[in-house]
Amino acid sequence: KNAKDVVRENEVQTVDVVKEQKTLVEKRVITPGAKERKSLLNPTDETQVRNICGHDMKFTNLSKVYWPKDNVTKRDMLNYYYQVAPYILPYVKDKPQTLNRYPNGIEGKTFYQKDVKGKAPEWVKTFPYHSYTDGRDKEFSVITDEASLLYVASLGCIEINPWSSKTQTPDNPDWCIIDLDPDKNTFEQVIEAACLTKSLLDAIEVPCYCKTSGSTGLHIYIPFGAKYDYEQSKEFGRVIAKLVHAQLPEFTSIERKVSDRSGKMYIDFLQNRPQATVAGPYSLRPKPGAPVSMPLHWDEVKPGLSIRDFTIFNAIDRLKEQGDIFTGVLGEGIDLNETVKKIESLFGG
DNA sequence: GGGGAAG
DNA sequence: CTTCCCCAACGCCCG
DNA sequence: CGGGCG
Ligand SMILES: [Mn+2]
Ligand SMILES: [Mn+2]
Repeated sequence: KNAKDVVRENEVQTVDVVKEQKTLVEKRVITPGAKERKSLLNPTDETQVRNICGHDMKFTNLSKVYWPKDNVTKRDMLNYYYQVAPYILPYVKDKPQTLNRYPNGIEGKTFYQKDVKGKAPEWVKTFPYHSYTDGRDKEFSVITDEASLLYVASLGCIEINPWSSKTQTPDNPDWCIIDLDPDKNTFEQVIEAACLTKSLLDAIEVPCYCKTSGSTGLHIYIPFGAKYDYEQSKEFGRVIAKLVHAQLPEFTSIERKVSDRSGKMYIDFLQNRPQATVAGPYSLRPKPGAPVSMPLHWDEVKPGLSIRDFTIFNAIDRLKEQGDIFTGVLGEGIDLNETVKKIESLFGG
């Protein structure tokens, strides 16, 4: 049996299963605290102080234009993260952050910051680590609530880049990420690769959820429920990436070196390593249009889908209509032993 | 973006 | 008080 | 070891 046929057969089965479940499962998820939030910052004052979670927080440079082509300011960005906080927090709460800072907007100089030791307010939780680069003990910042989310945003972090694991179980990711990074590809090819990944995972009865990256690609998340370590997540990602690549060799690649990819889409599974990150769900991106990494229904992942359709201007409206459709990634993790057995029986290991 | 030194 | 300057990642992988 | 990579 070749892998494609196996996927086809199982596609039919799983489609039926999903249809039956749909009427039961399609209840809209209620996100606590998300109803009718007022705006956090007024449209005029350049500096404003707000008490959030008991902390007096000062927000500065609020009229600084972060997205010049779209005339979106730092104030707009902070108001967005305030509004989206109830939706984004379940995915970032208690996760150490890689800060990707744009203090002068998306066209200004940018830098990464991991260590916030002695720099963040004392109420911002941190996670200690040792840097082998310079032999010093340092601390990641951790988002724990609305205040710490807004704190990192106020530093110019347009993107929210959380670890896949929480401080409680730092070695055990909540999910495995398949990151589709197109190069000289059409977006239809990205969609095709995502749908093939979905079919393949359906065939081995592994749940998966898709979102736009907000940039050019798509992210597929598989719930791991902190049951395994990063090495296991990465190796599972590698197996899936190889299977997808084997079926779409014409336009995908799993080569790490860019020049070895010859313009093909990179199926990036290496973000499933300790401390590696991608922009989380509902994160803004430092790109023209002020796009948002937006969770999708699988039936939206088809030609016609456009990443630029999901932006700071409409993300909250979509959330109010649809609710949070990404909660599945927070569900119970897959059974890796069972899954590996299914892969072996269907695809010959 | 923020802190500290210099002007 | 304003202006200037400086600082703000990391670890794996491969040749 | 240095450079590429995301
Ligand atoms: Mn990507
Ligand atoms: Mn990537």
